[in-house]
Amino acid sequence: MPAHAHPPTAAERQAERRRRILRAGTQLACRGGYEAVQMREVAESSQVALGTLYRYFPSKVHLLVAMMQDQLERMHGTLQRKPPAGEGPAERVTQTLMGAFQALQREPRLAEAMVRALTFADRSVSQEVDQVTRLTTAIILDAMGGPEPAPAQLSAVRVVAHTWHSALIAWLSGRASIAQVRTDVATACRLLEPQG
Amino acid sequence: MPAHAHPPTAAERQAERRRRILRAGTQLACRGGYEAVQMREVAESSQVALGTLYRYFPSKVHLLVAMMQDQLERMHGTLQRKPPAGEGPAERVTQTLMGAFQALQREPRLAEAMVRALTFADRSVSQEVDQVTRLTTAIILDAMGGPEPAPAQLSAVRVVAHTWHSALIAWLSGRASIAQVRTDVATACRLLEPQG
DNA sequence: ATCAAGTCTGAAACTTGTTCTAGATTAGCG
DNA sequence: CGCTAATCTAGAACAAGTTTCAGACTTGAT
Repeated sequence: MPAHAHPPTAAERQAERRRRILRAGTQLACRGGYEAVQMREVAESSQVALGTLYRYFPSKVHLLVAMMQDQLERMHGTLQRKPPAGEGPAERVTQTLMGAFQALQREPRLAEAMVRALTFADRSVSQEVDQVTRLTTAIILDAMGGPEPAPAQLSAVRVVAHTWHSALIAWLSGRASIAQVRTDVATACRLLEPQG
Repeated sequence: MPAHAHPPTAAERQAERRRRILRAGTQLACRGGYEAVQMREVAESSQVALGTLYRYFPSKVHLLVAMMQDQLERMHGTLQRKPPAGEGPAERVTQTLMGAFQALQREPRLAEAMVRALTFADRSVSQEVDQVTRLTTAIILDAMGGPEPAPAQLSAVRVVAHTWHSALIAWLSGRASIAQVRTDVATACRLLEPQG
């Protein structure tokens, strides 16, 4: 601990608690996926009372969606530092998404937990889910690299995002192969080409 | 009851029970969506013991996915009797899917319940979910009307299905407008055009 | 007809997400 | 400092999905 350590303020301790909770949730998810993220365990593991956990995240789905936000923000930062090098927008986006896919493959149970929460979320989580959608869109737009996205392009971007999420779920449920995911993502990305 | 009524066989009574359960689940879902389909209520409402309900459908998700299968089969039959009249494959598929969408709009809570179950389903339901996927694919292929689907076309069909499901969820969660759903479905359907 | 196997029922028990309560601790403020 | 409001904790309580169990009823084969 640094020499200039000052007693942490309330806000700092709260931020620290939030981080601990997210980390505990992530660890549990890595081990056993969605069902292994049990609120009592998260609370105990992050050294926080159950009531406090529910003050920070009003439901299990809120927690898991927040975890996904976290991951996406990290990923977005990484991608901005080293943008994809590809021929056209379609290839760059395909590369980016398949890179993200590989990252998720390293912790498939974590991915399963987050994605299932995301699609299971009801209206009470729509704001947070929307934020995830915006992040995904931002990542795709960054990968495209174009100047302004025409409104028609935006629909194509949404189709790509839809496809990515859906293909991810199909893979996580064992209903689609990695090759199929790649094929489908690439197919959807064809819509991003200028003449498309 | 008909004059030639014979005492129903065991198999008939079982089929009857299954129908009663599906109907009860559907009614509850129409009223209050996913959360209103409570297994105890379904059991009581279909005059079946809770244990029996679980013998027929090993989980709530299984039940809801079976309800969706039922709906899709009905829809497929209807569509085969009056196929869509449109210019190209893209337009016909768009028409068909937006027609299905309008049908779902009439019972939005039922749609919400079924679709949420579908995307929340884990590996233990993958067989049933796969059947739903196949039905969706069959509906799209029928609407296209073409002779043989080239393997490249199959990926496009999957992208359309992905987009439809995903857009449906976004609409049900209040995160997308009907216009946006139509736009996105139409965009994805562009991949079905011969030159696409 | 009778026995074994499978099925249905009613009810209790168990699990896990969520809510509630009472008291302790802390933060901000006059 | 001393007060008030907010926060945190421990734990009980509640809700709904799921499992289990004992007993009654069918069914099918011998």
